[in-house]
Amino acid sequence: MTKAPNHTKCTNPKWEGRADCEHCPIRKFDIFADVDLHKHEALLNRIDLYNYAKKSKLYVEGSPAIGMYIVRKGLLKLEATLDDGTARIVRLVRKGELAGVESLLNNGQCFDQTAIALKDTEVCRVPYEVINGILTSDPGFNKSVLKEWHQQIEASDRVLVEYSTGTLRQRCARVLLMLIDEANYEAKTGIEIMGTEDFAALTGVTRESVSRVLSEFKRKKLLTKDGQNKFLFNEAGLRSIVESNSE
Amino acid sequence: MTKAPNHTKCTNPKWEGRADCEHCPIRKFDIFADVDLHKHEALLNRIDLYNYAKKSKLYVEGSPAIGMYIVRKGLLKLEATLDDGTARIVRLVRKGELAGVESLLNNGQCFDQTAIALKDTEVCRVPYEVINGILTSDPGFNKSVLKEWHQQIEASDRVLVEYSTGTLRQRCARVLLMLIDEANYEAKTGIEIMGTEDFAALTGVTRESVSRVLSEFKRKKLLTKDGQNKFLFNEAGLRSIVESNSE
DNA sequence: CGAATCTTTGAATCCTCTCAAGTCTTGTGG
DNA sequence: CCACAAGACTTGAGAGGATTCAAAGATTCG
Repeated sequence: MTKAPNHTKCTNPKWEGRADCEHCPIRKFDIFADVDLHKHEALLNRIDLYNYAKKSKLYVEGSPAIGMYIVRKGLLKLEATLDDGTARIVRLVRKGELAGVESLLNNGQCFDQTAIALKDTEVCRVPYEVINGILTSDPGFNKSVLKEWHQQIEASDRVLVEYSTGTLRQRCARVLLMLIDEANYEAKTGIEIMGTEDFAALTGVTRESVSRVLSEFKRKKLLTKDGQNKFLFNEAGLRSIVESNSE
Repeated sequence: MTKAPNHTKCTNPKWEGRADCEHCPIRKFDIFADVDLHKHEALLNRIDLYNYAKKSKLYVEGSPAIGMYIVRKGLLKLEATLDDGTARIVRLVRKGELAGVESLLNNGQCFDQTAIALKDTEVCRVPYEVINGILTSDPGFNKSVLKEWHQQIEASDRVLVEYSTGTLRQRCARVLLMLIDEANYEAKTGIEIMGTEDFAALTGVTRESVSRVLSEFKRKKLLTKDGQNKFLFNEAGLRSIVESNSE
């Protein structure tokens, strides 16, 4: 309904320098886990580190896919714009995962979706030529690439099966549990939730319906306010929401 | 709710002989479009042609992924089983497309979903070693593989964006238009629709709701019965359903 | 032919949407 | 630094959809 002006420019990110793969804390979990850093030093030097503020766009659907992004910290959404102008989130990209894999297909490829940061997000920008270069000189790297693509398919399926199936209460609880999972990994006691609009685009309902469910969760003390958009959570309670009604 | 006994065995398909890639009418549209048939003759000889009757299972979620399937004729669904025993279709696999791509990851991989024929379906069964063999001796084949994986992601996104978004009327109309598209390609005047259960697993609603919408379409002459599960269609009318309410 | 399965339809209930107003936040300029 | 405007979130009420439970037609298959 609110016809969004979707072809706005991408926000300029903050450049944080060249990537330092050798000392990267998440490298062993990502696509470069098995590559020989010294052998490909020249190529890996072309990777830059950027910081995208919450709500800023990394790339826009239909623009030339000149490279892909590895999320080091934060959270991205990939959203498709529908014919009527509304958006639907088709995948979330978490730490260690990739956005814009379609850039690997060939040089003329365009991005399939628009990528937007849901939190302040740190990414490595990997030009097409880097992956392609490693691939040609190191055929075994192929397996790593496929593993990442497989992860993309799993992320898509998760949106469908977990966030778009069941009652709205269940879907919202599953989204929150995903955020809680991330927080637990980082030993944080609270989660930073996305706006109702994003919640809606992920679960396939209206903003108002999401707001009602989240209000209900707050009333039931499943969520407790702890700053702007920050909440303490009752993990067991949310888990029981997911399990209820499913028998 | 109806807890399906999901680990039933796969149906035995009808073996139709060795694949004859050289004379295959759809090869130029699939993963082998660019391979040198003579160079890889020994490997390609390991591909068998099978015919799976409607409703039969090609493979089951969690079983060892020893190879993948190319659809030559017909239609497959890939469905994930949810915690409560219900199924949700995460992808449809059409002519020229692949099922079971996860088998390429490594030898111990298991299938992520269960593959079932929605129509009588002819497939080529391609063992893991065939793709892997071509990949090692022919690095350029890599691009073809990625193209197929990209197609898988698109198919997943289509289920989410087209079949699980909008009013139920719109979703059902979009499923029908997809079937019509297939029929038009083959110059057929009618479509063979899937059962209400599958329609429901694809659109994320109940069987009854689907039945009501399809009955409405029949009353409005958007569909006209033409045999068992076969219907003549009013393409323009269905298209206007998709466009309605979306402004 | 008859049993099992699938589909259709009805009626009541529950859920989500829409429209609308009111509240809270955020960001900007004086 | 405050005030104001724009945007985001909450809440209510009524309408429209989808679900559930139930029962009656169709189909399919042995």
